[in-house]
Amino acid sequence: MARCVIKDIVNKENSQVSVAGWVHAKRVHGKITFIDLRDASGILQVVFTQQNAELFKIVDAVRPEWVLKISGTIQKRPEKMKNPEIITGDFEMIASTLEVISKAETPPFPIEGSGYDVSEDIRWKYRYLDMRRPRVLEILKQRAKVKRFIRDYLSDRGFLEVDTPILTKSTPEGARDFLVPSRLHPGKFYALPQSPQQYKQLLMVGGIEKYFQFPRCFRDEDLRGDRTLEFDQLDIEMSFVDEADVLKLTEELVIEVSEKVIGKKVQEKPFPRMTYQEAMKQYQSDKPDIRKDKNDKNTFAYLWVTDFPMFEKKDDGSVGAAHHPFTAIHDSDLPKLTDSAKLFDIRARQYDLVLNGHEVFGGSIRTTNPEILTKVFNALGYSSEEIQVRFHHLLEAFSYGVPPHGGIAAGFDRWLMAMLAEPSIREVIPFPTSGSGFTSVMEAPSNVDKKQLSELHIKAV
RNA sequence: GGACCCGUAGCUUAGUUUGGUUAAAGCGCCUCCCUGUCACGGAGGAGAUCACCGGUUCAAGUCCGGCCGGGUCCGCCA
Repeated sequence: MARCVIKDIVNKENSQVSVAGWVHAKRVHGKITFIDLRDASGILQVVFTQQNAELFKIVDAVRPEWVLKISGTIQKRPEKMKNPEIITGDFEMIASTLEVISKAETPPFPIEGSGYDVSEDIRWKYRYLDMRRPRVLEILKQRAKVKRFIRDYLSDRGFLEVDTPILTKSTPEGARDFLVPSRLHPGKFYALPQSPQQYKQLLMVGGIEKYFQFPRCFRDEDLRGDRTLEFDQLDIEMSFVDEADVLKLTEELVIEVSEKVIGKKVQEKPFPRMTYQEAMKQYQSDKPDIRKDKNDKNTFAYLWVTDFPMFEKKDDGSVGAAHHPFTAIHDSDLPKLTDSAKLFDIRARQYDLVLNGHEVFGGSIRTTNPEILTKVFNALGYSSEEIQVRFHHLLEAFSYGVPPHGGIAAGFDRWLMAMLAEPSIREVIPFPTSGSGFTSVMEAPSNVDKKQLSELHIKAV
């Protein structure tokens, strides 16, 4: 008999069906035994009685987390015995046959419950067991649902989903790169992308006009509750736009996701906006939490923060880019570019979207004018040689006809964490890494064969 | 790179302040009883090199040093 997924048994009253899944719980009452069988769609109570003595003997040996195939008749439960906690709670199966597909060791931690009280190292080591708990499965479902919605939403509006490389070029400015040694080119390295920033700008030169992607990004920096080594972005770039266009698109998308997909309320629409200056003055933060009720998990407080400073003073006193050098600056601040006393007053056309105090999106209009770019590079102290080495590919591309463009990117995992009110980014990542950077289940980084090292022209330590 | 907290049975924790016989509990696990439970219930039982290495001491889960692992924060994250 073909397998019926558990949530569909509600339409199978009085018919004979077959279900398969894991033993979620077993309750033995002498002459009657209940098994809660769990599959990806839900949980079903299966009843075994002594009327089928042979089957009753078989079920005696069954333990939690065994994989079973059970067939039987779906019946409506007596009124007093319904269970509103599960989707099949008005029904139960009277078992007629049982096949043990796979026995199971006792799990190292309870599958039942939220799992928040189990230490993370053991949850990630056995993440494949941890995700059997309905709470984690629900997060994975929500993650997929949001991604799918955004894909459809942007595709329907003429955006092209384009994949950019994972093996790319090191960019020493910014976060520390993950490096990949080249076998074919001794002593040279690829880097994993920190973001597809330059590629998406090249796509604009390439005439794509409206681009999006969910790129995997990598940053070799210390981890935090809302930061991890690899993460997904929602990356968007558009040609022939200004701030208003990017903010409008983002805001409409974010409202749809928050209200329609996640099903929560948005505190204020349209999203309030404040400049970086105002945020710092009023909240001493560039990502203020403006929730009226911080205990209300059903309302999202989004806030645009705009006009970030273009430059910042680094520890050694030198001038650094607060974001990246291709961020455009306000026209009225252009004269300050050549006045070193006023550099730190220059406002970038940079905007962040803040949700409940988390920076969830960030973007800007880009500078495409070579004269202004040169002045920005000069302000950052780059020599002409450095400019050529680091950015020639983008500058050369711009020389072949570049549309004005701008865009935005979300830290997708962090946004999801904030929307689902999860306590850490690791809860919304299928296979998260620990705080010291060990991966789930597989426990990388690990040692490798000497042969592998020598092929990569690396000496063993 | 720095600060703080944590590591005791499969899981979650108590015990560490003030060193002292056989390390305690709940859940889980095993055995038995139980026909309507749904985290079923009842009775009994097994289960711990107290993360690891070293030091102090007659004696260390407890004090000291180191180290590994987990968490939070600062630095860092253009």
